[in-house]
Amino acid sequence: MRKTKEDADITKQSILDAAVRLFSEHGVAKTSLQKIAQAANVTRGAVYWHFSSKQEIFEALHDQLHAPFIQMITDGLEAVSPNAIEQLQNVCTELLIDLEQNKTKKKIATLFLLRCDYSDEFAQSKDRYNEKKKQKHVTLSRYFDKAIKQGVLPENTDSMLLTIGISAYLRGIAVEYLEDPDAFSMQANAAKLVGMYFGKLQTI
Amino acid sequence: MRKTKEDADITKQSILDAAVRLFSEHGVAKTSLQKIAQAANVTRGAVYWHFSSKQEIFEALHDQLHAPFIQMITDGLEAVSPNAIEQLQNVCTELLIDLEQNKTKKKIATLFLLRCDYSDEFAQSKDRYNEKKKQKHVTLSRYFDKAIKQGVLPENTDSMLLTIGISAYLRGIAVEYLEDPDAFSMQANAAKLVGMYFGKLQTI
DNA sequence: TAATATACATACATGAATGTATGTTGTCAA
DNA sequence: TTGACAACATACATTCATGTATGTATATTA
Repeated sequence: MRKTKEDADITKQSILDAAVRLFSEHGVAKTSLQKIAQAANVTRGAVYWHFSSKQEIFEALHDQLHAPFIQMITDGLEAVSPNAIEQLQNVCTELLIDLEQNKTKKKIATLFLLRCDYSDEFAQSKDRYNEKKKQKHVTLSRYFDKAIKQGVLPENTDSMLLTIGISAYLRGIAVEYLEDPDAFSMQANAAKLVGMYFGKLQTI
Repeated sequence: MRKTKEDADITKQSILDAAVRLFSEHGVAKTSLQKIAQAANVTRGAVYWHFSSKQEIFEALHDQLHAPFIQMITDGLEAVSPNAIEQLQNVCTELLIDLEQNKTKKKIATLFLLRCDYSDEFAQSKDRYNEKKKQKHVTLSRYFDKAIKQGVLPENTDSMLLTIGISAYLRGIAVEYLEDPDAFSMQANAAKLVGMYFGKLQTI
């Protein structure tokens, strides 16, 4: 029965993989450790060996998946560019289109945007989540500041508000899309939607 | 024990009231019929008499609370005004500020935006929800058409995209606010946030 | 190579939630 | 005024999920 360390890691990962699938399909609350174990072809014993509870699985997934998701944004903003706003537009657009084309990311986004709530036991996860969100906001607002220095945005721009706005907008688009993927196509509309936010409303 | 019809209606409503509170505080999934009954000062027997399951309670709330919420938007758009866009901005702004000031609406919005997911048994509720959303979209896009006729928006405006955009934006702002109400004040920022979407980005 | 710890599987005990069945009492209609 | 039914309360049976305790075989280490 006893496996090597590598085997154990594979087991652990397969448990996490099963969890993502079940969480995003049936919701976090409705998914029991029993079902996760079954889907991963192990017993609950194995699950309890690697994780102490469902929350711990949830948090592991949060770290493994959600953080890189945020990272993707910040990474995109590292690259140098003469027009910061144009660059940001592209990053946002790609992010949204990716949501449609990358099945894995779609599942992850569905899980964290639609299939979980952070009340009760998950309140602690929420704190960590809010922390990451703050970091994201700081990064984004610095980016708007950069745009101001480049002269792409006017001096008196409220970068904090722009940050809140773009975060909300992207999240809203993602949520509305994931909730009903047939409602509209990202491939066809993401660029326009993003463009609209960036001040082109009147001229589209 | 047996009550009059009016008493029964009061009981039913108190069950619904308790459900809203518990759902929004602890999430739909984590709230048992037992706890709802307790909070409403009745037994599970009463709950099962009025509702056949938790889903039925959820759907009753959905009709009673979520629909009027959407209605509030469409109502606001009925009034005549020379500038449709300006009017829409006001409606959106008021909607957001209301979210901060009206505790009841705050609870309702929290419940339906953050504390439930529409997977599994609730999939049927989702269908009805999507249906209402489509109606809202139709109303909104007609409104943009009106703005185009008024000359407030250019002829070639894609009202469908604008509709998707504003829906997503409002929802995003609401969700981000409800998730962490201390992050920013609606009273102070709602008008600016809404204004940003309507093409004022460059000049704020 | 014996001892130990690892990586699980199995078994058990418990509690919570659900659904239903069956009581109980007051109300209203005939 | 009495019977039937409405509006519950109470009791019961069952399922399910959780957590823990224990077993077990195999790497790993001394």
